[in-house]
Amino acid sequence: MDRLEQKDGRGLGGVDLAGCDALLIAGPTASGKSAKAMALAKAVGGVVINADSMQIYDGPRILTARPSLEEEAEVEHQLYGVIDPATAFSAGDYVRLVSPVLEKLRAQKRLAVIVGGTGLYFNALTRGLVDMPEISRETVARVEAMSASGEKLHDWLLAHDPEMASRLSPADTPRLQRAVAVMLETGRSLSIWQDKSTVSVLPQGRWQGVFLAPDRPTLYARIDARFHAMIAAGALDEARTIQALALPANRGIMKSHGMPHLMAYLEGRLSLDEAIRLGQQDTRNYAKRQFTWARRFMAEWRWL
RNA sequence: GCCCGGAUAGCUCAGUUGGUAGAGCAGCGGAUUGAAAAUCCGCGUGUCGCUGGUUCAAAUCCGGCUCCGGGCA
Repeated sequence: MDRLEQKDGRGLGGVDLAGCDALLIAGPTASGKSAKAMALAKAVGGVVINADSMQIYDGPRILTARPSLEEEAEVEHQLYGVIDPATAFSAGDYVRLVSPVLEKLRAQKRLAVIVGGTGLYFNALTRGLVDMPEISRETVARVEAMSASGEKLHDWLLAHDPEMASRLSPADTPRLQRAVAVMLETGRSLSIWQDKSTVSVLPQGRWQGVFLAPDRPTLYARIDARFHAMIAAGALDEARTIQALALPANRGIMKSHGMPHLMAYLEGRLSLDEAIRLGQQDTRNYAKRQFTWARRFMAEWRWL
């Protein structure tokens, strides 16, 4: 199955890496990306770089399907477990974090094998993110207060930023909050910022992308089995640890698959079976969305 | 064997006084520019268990049968 691992003179299997600084490996959750990335990096003396919004946290290893300690030691891994779970983290932060790492590898002429499931992070790398100021803590707090007080953010946008109001569904809370925050912070509509051109982190032609696409039934079965394995491996202890931190519900790690349900189980609000079922369900729904993302944004990648 | 409930979409169930059916979940498709493992949008023909009957018209009323619960023997 592993055309990628069959080396030939010019590259790896069907993927020609000549002139490339980076190989991007994406795919739905539980498609075997991490193992493939590691094998490849090992074969060519490259470095595995994380492109996963959950594995970036210094938090639950099992529940986020992060490579094991042994694996991370066997081949150089970067950007795994580097963020405190209590810290808010964004795609912009990811770009700021990954850029110097990629620059250094390029200078060393080592291949960056960037692997993960977060489509937005890949887009940030290959298409770029808008260059715009960060939103201050005060503004974030202000928007959260508006939400908490029951103010309809969509109505607020209708009055102050009709363009974004027209682009967003009144139910799309995270994006509404972002749009309001940008307006408050910069005095300009997010739509104006977003219409500006972006500069990608990875120059065109200097990278190759691979998308692993198992068939749906196989993948779903693997997801279900893996969740059970996670429980057996101690995922509940990890959930307990995160629970003890009493983080706000919108912190990234709080939304890792299974986390809310496992916590509900720990609080006696769900049976373990039910928590597992829901955790599997969330993961399957996510895998489906990853396919949709890939069809749209990774259509030109090599699908395996 | 008798009595009472059930039997409607893959699953859980709604269906008022008869006018051939609709929610949630699943599944599928789409969106996606600093929470992204998040968030949002769209898609519902299915022998209404089977079979007779009443009626212009039956998921709905009546009879019989089958299966599944529960109860009594």
